[in-house]
Amino acid sequence: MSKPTLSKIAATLGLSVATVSKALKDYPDISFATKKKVKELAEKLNYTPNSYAQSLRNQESKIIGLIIPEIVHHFFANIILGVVKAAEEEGYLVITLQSDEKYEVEKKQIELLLNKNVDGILISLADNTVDHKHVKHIKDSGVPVVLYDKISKLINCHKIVIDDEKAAFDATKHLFESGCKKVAHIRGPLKPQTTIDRFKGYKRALKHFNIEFDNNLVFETKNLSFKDGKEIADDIYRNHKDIDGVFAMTDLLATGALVRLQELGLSIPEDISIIGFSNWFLTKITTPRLSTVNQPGYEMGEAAFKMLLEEIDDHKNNRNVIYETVEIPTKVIIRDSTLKH
Amino acid sequence: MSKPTLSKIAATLGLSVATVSKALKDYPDISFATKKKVKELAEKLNYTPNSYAQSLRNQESKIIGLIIPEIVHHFFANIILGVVKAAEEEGYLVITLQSDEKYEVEKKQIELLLNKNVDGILISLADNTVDHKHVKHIKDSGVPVVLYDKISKLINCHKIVIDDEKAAFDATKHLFESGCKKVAHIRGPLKPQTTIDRFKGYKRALKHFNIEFDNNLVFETKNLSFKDGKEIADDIYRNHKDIDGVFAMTDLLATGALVRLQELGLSIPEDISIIGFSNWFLTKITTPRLSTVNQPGYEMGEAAFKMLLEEIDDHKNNRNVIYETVEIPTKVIIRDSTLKH
DNA sequence: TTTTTTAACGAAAACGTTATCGAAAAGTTT
DNA sequence: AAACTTTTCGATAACGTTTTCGTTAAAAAA
Repeated sequence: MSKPTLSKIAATLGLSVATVSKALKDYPDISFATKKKVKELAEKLNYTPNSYAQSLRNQESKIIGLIIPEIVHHFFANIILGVVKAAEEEGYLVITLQSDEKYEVEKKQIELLLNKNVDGILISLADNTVDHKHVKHIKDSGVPVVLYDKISKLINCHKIVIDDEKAAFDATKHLFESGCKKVAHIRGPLKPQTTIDRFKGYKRALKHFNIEFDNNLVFETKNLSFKDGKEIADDIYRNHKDIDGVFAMTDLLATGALVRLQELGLSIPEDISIIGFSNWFLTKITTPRLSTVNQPGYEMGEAAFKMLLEEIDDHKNNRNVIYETVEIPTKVIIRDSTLKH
Repeated sequence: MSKPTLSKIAATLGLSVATVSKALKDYPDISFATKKKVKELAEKLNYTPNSYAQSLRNQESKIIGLIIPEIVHHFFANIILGVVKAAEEEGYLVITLQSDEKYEVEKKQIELLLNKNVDGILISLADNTVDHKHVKHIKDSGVPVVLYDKISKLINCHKIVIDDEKAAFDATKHLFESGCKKVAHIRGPLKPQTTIDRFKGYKRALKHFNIEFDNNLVFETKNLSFKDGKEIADDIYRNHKDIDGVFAMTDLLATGALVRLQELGLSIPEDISIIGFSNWFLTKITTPRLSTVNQPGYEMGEAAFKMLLEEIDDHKNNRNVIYETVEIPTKVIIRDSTLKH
């Protein structure tokens, strides 16, 4: 009834626990005959090693922790999937936790994972995270940690990111190249680095086309929400009739603007082109379908796990690691909300 | 440098490991003075118990497994969140795995979780899962298991579901009550029970209003996709001009139909009312906003964990359990794609 | 004083696995 | 026949925690 153990197998076979263990792991100092006996009985009893004992003995759990700002989010769900799949291939399982974009929660989740003695931690920083003691704490505990997406340049560890600045540059460039003359930018609040970098990319694209930067064409929102996108659209319609292109820092903002501008009687992309950011699922079902920048969540998750695994290995063989930052390439996805050229 | 253990604390304090352990757990047979000494040193050294050793000793990991058909899915992401949050409150962490809606993968994921000796498993059956040996196997291993959402009546265990039949009835009823005379149903393939039950609910609503069932008004799709929704809309427009209401078994199908019917020049809800199912995020950003049935993923996840925890407790105290099926209530959400009455 | 109770601690086993180091038996070489 | 290898296995310690059961010493009761 109860789970078979090495000692049970050993007892019924008249062998020692040590021999059974070694037989199952194909140690060279066990004869073929006993290996066969042991393996057959193990098979018959459906033996699987007790993972608690293995963890205790080997000082590793083959479990990693993953902290996500918001699980219910297309991009982050893709991250989870990428991490889980990559981990599974290497025999690791993933404990997922949500930080709610809050520093305090983030801290707590890190403690939970550390207390569970996970082999490593993957984390995307919450928007309102300012100091980095908690991440330091992970490193001080000797647990490998990799930052993905929302990182901090002040933390010395492996990082997986996209080049937000370049991606934004490409998106804005696409608007100009498809004929836009006056391109606005809908951006979010100052906090996450991504906002800043995408804003920078927008400005660099202006410079690239020798167009003077006009701060009146930059609309700042608090929430990156559908509603905020609609409100900005109202503002644009009333006060900036000459705008013929919009680069929104988020697909949701872009969708809000797209819907509202159409309600106001404008044609998209004929009157105004719109491009979003992230390639969320919803971009495929708007009318017209929304052009955007692909933010490869799955690939980022995959890459993040691979880097973490590398560091776990380095850590085990106490090699010292040189931290690197990996950029996952993005791509402008041209659909119907921007003109073709 | 290395992690503090009970024996280290014991050594520096001149006590035994047993005393230290008991002091930290406030055993009554330890004096207040030594308790204080021990706790202060533990605090100072930042002692946390080694979870591997705890698991081995207590035969429990405080980790549960969660198998999801598709992680990147609004409803299931909500399930994850509900489970993770509820688990966290009770000191449990969650390992999430995806079955890809495939029986073979599902089987494999179960084995992975079983080998990890999780304390319990939450699982929503894949669409193409037919036999239930693998779930039996969980029970035979003495591991509590709770089914959620896509369940099987043939398996004897706790279950968390919605009443798909009633929810569909309510949705269809709403269409008739808001003035529709000829209501079509877009349904999926036969496999998951949910499809069948929603279809039943549709038929019961017809009967409720003494309307004869007409199989020509039932449109079956293969994929539950946006594209399929559009194609059905084409069919409706060409061949069934008299249809003035549509109950789609999925928000995505409903959205596809909504978009296509508008492209064909129909007004929604004036010419045709549409109601979907699940209350996905996208229903809030369509034009007009889509009426739907709320499928409470978060609450289901929460409830599923609570049931699992109950069974884990029952199992520990070897009480025998009476399995129950909990229904989480759904609600019709009336937005703009159906007429108000 | 002797006996009994209570308070405070420790020894030891157990959870199941892994890996080192010996040891015995068999085989090989001088 | 003696000396040395090789083969094959087992005893044992270790990972860190928990809990039962003693044991000692002090306090209370006889």
